[in-house]
Amino acid sequence: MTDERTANDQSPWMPFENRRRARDEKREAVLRMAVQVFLEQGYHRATLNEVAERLNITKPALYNYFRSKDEILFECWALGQEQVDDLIAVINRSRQSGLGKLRALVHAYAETMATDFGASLVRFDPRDLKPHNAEKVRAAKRGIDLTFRRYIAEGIADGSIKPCDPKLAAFAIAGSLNWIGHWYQRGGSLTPDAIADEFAIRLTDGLARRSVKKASAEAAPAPRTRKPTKGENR
Amino acid sequence: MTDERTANDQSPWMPFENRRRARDEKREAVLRMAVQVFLEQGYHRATLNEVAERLNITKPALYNYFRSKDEILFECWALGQEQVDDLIAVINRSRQSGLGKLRALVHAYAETMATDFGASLVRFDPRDLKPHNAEKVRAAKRGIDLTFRRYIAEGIADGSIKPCDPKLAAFAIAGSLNWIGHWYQRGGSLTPDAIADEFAIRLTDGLARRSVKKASAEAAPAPRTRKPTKGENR
DNA sequence: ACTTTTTGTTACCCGTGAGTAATATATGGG
DNA sequence: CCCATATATTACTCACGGGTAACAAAAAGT
Repeated sequence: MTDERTANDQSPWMPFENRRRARDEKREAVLRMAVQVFLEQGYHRATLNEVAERLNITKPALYNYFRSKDEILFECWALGQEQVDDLIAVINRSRQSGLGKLRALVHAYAETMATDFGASLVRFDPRDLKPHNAEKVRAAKRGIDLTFRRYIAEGIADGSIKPCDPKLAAFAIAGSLNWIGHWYQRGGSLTPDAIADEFAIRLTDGLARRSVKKASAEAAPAPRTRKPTKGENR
Repeated sequence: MTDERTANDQSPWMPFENRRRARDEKREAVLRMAVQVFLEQGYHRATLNEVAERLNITKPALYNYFRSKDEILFECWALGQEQVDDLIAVINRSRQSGLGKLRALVHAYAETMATDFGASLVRFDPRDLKPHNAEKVRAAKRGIDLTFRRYIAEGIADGSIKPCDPKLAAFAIAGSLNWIGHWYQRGGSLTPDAIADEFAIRLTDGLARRSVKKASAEAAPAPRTRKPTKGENR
């Protein structure tokens, strides 16, 4: 009989193996496992005991790296937020029409929603955080919303998007995207990339001056934006 | 000094007044207060003590009407679901194009999302329910999703909607609508009706064969569906 | 008026899981 | 080799809140 729950691939605490790793790597390992458990069971039903067990350690060991459960929750959220911030930064730096930026944002954001840390942005409840951190979350959400609105407004200004209320349009688009975090799960028939492609078109087609079908081969040939894993400035 | 927390308008248990009301009315009063508290604080942070207090009764009294906290949660959900079932039934009965039905659904569903019981459909976590009830929720959600897809498929068949993948289109639209339950709150600048109007257009315009702008005065003059409260046929 | 039933209260139980204290064991430097 | 520090463990505390038991007081039936 194989010993249960022994030696999870992901854990750096392989029972009697190389336990020497940088502190930050372990912290991150905790977060990766925590976000998984939190999403799987919901924050309140999830216990730190289980998070620890899955990492082959015990609960108090977690307190070497984090002060409280809600701090872990916050840091999970923060990692997801960081991804979004990065992706927005890239798009901001790019030179395209408002519509182009909007499409790029939709695509990248949709992909993020299909990751654990991305989903945590919309599936975790800020009310579980200390007021201090809840405020940061609130501000960040506001920032994302404003980004959507800005791209839309830019698009209206430069003529790539037909006039509409940026606020409601942003709500509609962001809502659609955020919801991905609630229904997507690995192993389904849709791949994140396929979802992102479809949404990038469907969600913006109603706004575009020229339908995407007619304007197939456009001037700007790169509507999608890849993560800046490497410092690629073309 | 006015006595604190005395005589909430909504409560049928006015401290020393008419305590005689039908059992079902009281059950419903509990649910109305519960859904409010659950939404306000989140199911896990909310306590039955507080729900009871706000009704001028004590926690054990609730157990005259419900067996457990999660049963209360479920019944809140069920009331919202009932609204949706009704509204779908009305639209099903109507004779319009697929696009017309879809627009009617979007409008009515959006309005529902702006109510407490409506929001509970998307803000409560089925995992808090007994498996028995969680299964009912799962089935109901599936039903709603299929309704969206059916209207879209109908629309494609009758030519009112341009060809697309009904599954993804339904996800996109429903996501947008469901998200309303997360951001809408009474007292904002948007009224539920205004939101519903805007969404009914914005979410379907990308799908329609003819943009709503061009096809303003159409054959079917009633794109919105009112609750059958009054028989108002303009 | 009396009993019975329904509905409410006060006082309690008790499982759970976050967080802590005391202690042990690696790890690494001198 | 020994001490200092970081990291982990075992064994505990303790607040919280769902749920129950025992009892009280209305309502309602007869």
